[in-house]
Parts: sequence; C-alpha cells; structure tokens
Amino acid sequence: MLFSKACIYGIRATFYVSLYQGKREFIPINEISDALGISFHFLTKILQKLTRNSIMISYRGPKGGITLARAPEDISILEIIKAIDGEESLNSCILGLPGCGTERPCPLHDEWGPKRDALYQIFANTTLKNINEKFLIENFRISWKDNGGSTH
Amino acid sequence: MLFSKACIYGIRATFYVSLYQGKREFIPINEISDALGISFHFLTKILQKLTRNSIMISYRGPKGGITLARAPEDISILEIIKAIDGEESLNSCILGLPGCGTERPCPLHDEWGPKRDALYQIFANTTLKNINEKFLIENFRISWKDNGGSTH
DNA sequence: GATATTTAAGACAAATTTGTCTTAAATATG
DNA sequence: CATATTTAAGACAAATTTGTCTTAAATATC
Repeated sequence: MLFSKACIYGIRATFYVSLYQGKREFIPINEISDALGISFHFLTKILQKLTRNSIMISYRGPKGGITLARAPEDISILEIIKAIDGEESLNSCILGLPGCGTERPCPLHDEWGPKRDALYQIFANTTLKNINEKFLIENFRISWKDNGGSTH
Repeated sequence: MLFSKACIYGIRATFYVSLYQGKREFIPINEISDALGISFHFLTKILQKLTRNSIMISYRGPKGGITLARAPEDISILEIIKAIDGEESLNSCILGLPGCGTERPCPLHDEWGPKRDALYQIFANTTLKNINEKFLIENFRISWKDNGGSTH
C-alpha cells in the first residue's frame, strides 16, 4: 500500500472536483462523500489539508463547497500526495534507512530507487488536466460504485 | 510507504540471517534485534510468520535461533513480502478500487500498473543469493547503524 | 535432574490511522 | 433579521499497527 487511505480519498475527491472545473462553482463536500462512498467528516478534514496547501479553495454557506485553487493544468498529482502523505512518501528508502542513496545504498536501493524516482516524475508531470482528458476517452472510475462521478 | 514496518523488519532480519547461511547454525533472534535495532519481541512475532510460511526454521533452547528453511537462491524477496504484508500489497490498485485493471481502470492505473507489475517481477526474481552477492561487492547496510550486520 | 537459554504464544499497552460527533463560524436567501 | 446550508475545528471513539511483558515449552549443558 503506497498511499494512506486519507491520501487515496484526497486524490479521488480532487479528481471528482476537477471533472466539474469550469462547469460548476463550488462543489459541496457531502456530494463528494456521497458519490465516492467516503465518510463526510473524514473527507472534510482531508480536504482542509488541500485548502491549507492552496490546492483547493473552500467557501462556506449555501452554494458553498470546494473548488480547485488553480487551473487543472497547474495542479499535479504529486502536490496532492505531498500535502496529505508528506514529502517523504515518494522519495525515501524502501527499508526506511536514513541517508540511503547511491553512495550508501540499502540492498534494495538498486531495485526500488529507479522505480520510485520514475513514479515521482510521473506524478510530478501528471496534472489534473491530463486526468480530465483521459476521462473523456476511457471508462475511468474513481469509486467502487459503477462509474461513480463520471459523466458518461 | 510501500511496506509496513513489520515487513521492513522482516526483510532486514532475513538479509541478516542470509549473510550467515552456510557459516553458522541457528542465529538467535536477540542477536538480530540488537544488530538491527529492532524490538526483540516484535521481531520474534514477525519471524514467526516467516517460519509458518516455511521461509525460516526456528529451534528452541541454547544454540537455538532461526535459519533459512531453504537455500538462499530458493527464497525470493517477494515470498517475504507476501508472508508479512500479504498478497495484495504488490498487486492491487493504487486507489484501492476492487477490480481495477485494463478493462476497468482507475485514472492512475496506466501510471501505477506497469511500475507495480515490474516491481512484482523484480521482487519475484530477486533471491537472497542475489542480495548476498551484492553484499560482497557493495557497501550495503541493513541498519541505521554504520554497516550493521555486514561482515566487511 | 536442575539450570540456563531460547523460541512460542498470548495478553496487554502505546501509537497511529481512520472514522464520528458536536459546536462554531460564515454566508445565501427569504 | 431569522433560517437554512455549508465548511472549520476540535473532541472523541474505533480500528489497526506497533511495541512490551509475562508465562510456557523446548533443549543444551552441567
């Protein structure tokens, strides 16, 4: 399990919001938690991490909710991961040894290091716009429910 | 964090034992926990999972301890991972969606899937003998202590 | 056989993650 | 201004993971 549940929830919720970018204003969190089958209060706390990290903007009251703080092409998956699971989750030793690297590798560094760095780059370079585009051509889903959140 | 702490401890302990394969009989668990800085009782419970899965053999009493159940070339890293973290830890969806695959992918399946499968194959094909050989030519370490467990 | 050593097993505790609930604050609407 | 809606915040609880402790069982050695 590479990501925590909180991180998974945060990513899925962000994808959901991103799908409506430019079409609707603020998306209420209860709509997201219903659509994705996530506890409302738990999701609220997770999304607060994203608003504190300027990935989302929230607005209180009727017609309130959350929305992306920037254009989808300016938000990477990596930003979400870092905001929730932290910087270390995608750049540290697979055996947890501090200082593991090419000069002082752990026995699995040659195997994990390149894959980890490639994943880091992929998540750094994949934006919400990329995800949105893929939704248009593939039958993606972000919920265990059939096609939860997808508009087609 | 791809592996649980228990899994990390199990892998490191197995590497330690493997380094002595053919040179010593049973290695006492307290020696391992001391060398690697792992709680003795916690490590004992983890290693019991490995003995139950026929990866290690244990022996009680004076001169007792644990040793590999098979030759190092017949034990893969993947076996250890499966025994401790379970089968799903290296073959499931990064967003935790059941049934995620090429026919019903999650939005990150194209990114994670190939890397995950490659890691699976790497761990399936990397044996303790491979790790032992690498120890001979590189300054590996399996402890935060300087060169913990290495014999040179 | 007595003793010391070592793993096995399970109860228990601490820490972390996950999830729930209540109250407060902000805001749109009538 | 009153009310309903919605996020913010924090207390609290449940679940899981991690770590500790005690007792039992096995075994080598004297």
